[in-house]
Amino acid sequence: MENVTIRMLAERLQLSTATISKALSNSHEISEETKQRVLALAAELNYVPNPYASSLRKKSSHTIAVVIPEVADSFFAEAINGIESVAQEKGYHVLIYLTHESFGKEQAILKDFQSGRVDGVLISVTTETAAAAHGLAQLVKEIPVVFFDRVCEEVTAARITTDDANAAYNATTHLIAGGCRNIGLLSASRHLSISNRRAEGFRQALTDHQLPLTDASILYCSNEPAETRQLLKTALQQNHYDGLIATTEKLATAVYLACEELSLAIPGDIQVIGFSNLSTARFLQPSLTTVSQPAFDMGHAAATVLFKALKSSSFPLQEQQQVIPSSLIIRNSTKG
Amino acid sequence: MENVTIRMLAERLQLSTATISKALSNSHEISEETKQRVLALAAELNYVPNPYASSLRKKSSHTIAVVIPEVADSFFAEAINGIESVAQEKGYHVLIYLTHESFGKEQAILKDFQSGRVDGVLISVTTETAAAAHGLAQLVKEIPVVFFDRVCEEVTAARITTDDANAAYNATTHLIAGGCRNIGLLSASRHLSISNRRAEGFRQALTDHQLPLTDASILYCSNEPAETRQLLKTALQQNHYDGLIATTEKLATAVYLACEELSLAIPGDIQVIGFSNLSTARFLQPSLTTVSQPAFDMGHAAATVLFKALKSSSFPLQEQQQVIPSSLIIRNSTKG
DNA sequence: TTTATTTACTTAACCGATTAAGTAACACGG
DNA sequence: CCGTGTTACTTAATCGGTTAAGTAAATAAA
Repeated sequence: MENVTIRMLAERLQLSTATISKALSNSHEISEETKQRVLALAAELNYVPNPYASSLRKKSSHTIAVVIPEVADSFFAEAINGIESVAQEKGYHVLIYLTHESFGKEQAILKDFQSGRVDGVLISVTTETAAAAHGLAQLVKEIPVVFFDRVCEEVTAARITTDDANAAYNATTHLIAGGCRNIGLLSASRHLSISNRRAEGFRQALTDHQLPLTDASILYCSNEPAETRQLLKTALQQNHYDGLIATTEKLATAVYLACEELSLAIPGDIQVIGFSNLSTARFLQPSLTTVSQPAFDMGHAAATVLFKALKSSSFPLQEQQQVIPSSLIIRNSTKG
Repeated sequence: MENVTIRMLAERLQLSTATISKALSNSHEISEETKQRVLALAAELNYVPNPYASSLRKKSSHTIAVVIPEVADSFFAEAINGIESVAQEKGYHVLIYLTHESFGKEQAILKDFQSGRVDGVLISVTTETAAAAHGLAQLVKEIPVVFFDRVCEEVTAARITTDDANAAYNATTHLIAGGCRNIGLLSASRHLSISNRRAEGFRQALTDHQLPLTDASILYCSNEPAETRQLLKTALQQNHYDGLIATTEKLATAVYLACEELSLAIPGDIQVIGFSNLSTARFLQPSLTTVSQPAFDMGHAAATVLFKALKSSSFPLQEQQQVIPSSLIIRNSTKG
């Protein structure tokens, strides 16, 4: 059985395709009786409109793109949940693109969006994405874009973030209160604005408590788990940290692994805080003190703002800046 | 600046749109020189073809759909990773649909696929999806579909699964070896074939070891966390299990929570095995003995099989059945 | 030299829906 | 009875590529 088209409905009912199209979109130009006949036949033949024909003509795809570094991370997974909940409600389709932290891949993906494939984009950039990311600045001019979590501060665009500096400040203060004097911050990137904000908060807290900031205070990790693991072990052996803040979920797990391998007791030898949304954080050995980001809410907020822009082109999307607070959840990996 | 179209290129170069189109697709009908001129101008003007125009004409979208119950689950997140790795390599786009375990949503999503929106579908059905899922049988006739993990055995289609019965059998045997005599199986669904396979393996293991199967042996849980929690607590208090097998990741976490609330020691009072791909399983308190499914590989295999069918319509997709083994990883939540 | 073939294009139809513009048929006010 | 609206349609153009069919010129074969 061939796909049912509007033309087939038209022939069966001895009407023009225009009439069918208008009847299906409930146009006032069409009589009630005709609408009923069209709807009935459409249901009978199980007519489903071809989305691409409609997209081509209307120049809108009813589709958005989500561009993220990875899915196997509870922050991003929950964020997708938030995004999808809004998209589903609005009847939009969601394309997923994973950059795997590669700036090159990100560029290629974004370039494709100039084709009109999607009506809007939600993005959390890679750890490699440089400040002067030309492709991003370009994209923002062409279609609605909302950055969430990992934003690009140099680009004027809508941004949904958490209070990264504050969160890091509070985490650091908590470690200091627990007796830490030699704290390390594990950062995922030198380029990432959220990494820099977290480093800022960290530095400020050290300063405010008259603790020194050394070269070893901030440790830039790799995207390669194996590399990070080696780096981490070496650093732990050389610097004898008594506190660590892992600024990503993967890094938090890496710390547990490294401590196990080096037989360092948490929180006895070293206290640990992780930026993480792991639902299992409370069941870890020891349970992990976390900075929990409102992942679902951030995804939800980002999508909500995007859809406002899609609905009304006069909506000042680029001015939208939301900061949704994270919370420090104290558990047994710290003594504070 | 308006979107660059093939017609604009044609006008600039004083050629027909047909020539441009053929030049861009490297047709042998076009001279080398003309191809170069077209490519050069396309690059200069940053031409990106409109995917919907091409989809409409070619009746193929270069897009696949992934339909899953949720993303915030490490099995599904890793499976998406596997799928995406293949899709990216082939230059395909990936639409994500979450059913949130609702059969109704699943039906609506699948119906939309009759529109030609996607060239193929990868699906893991909901816990509610009944055997006689009419929409699925219909869909399989219309476009290439591959089931992964949560398959629908009544529908003739490609299937990528794990050896669920075996895995459950081994898990049960492991508990018995550890001294358990009153084991409970936490199941997510009565309809799901993988749940039934796991229950089968469980029953077989009990039988083989002369252990009784009672009404309390298999506990059907809800999709509502709160309900499951209550159900679980009640069951734990009434039945005094000495071993539990949680057949989903969410259920494994729920067990840890319930045991904590009831002050049941794992593995002292009760031993626990979870079907889970949590990277943190080894760091849990106590570390969790898991049946680990090859999530990435399953996603990869499912996508690979799908693309074979997309490439060649003579590929016998419906006959493809792959069983990728799970592994039992023994940790401290069990004594065996 | 004439015919056949190849090369490098162009013309025009097409995919399926949308929509501006046009047109009968009928109603209604003056 | 005539002009003005209104209703309920139809016609045809359009979105941006793709492709079957056609053509003129150059080249090869007979």
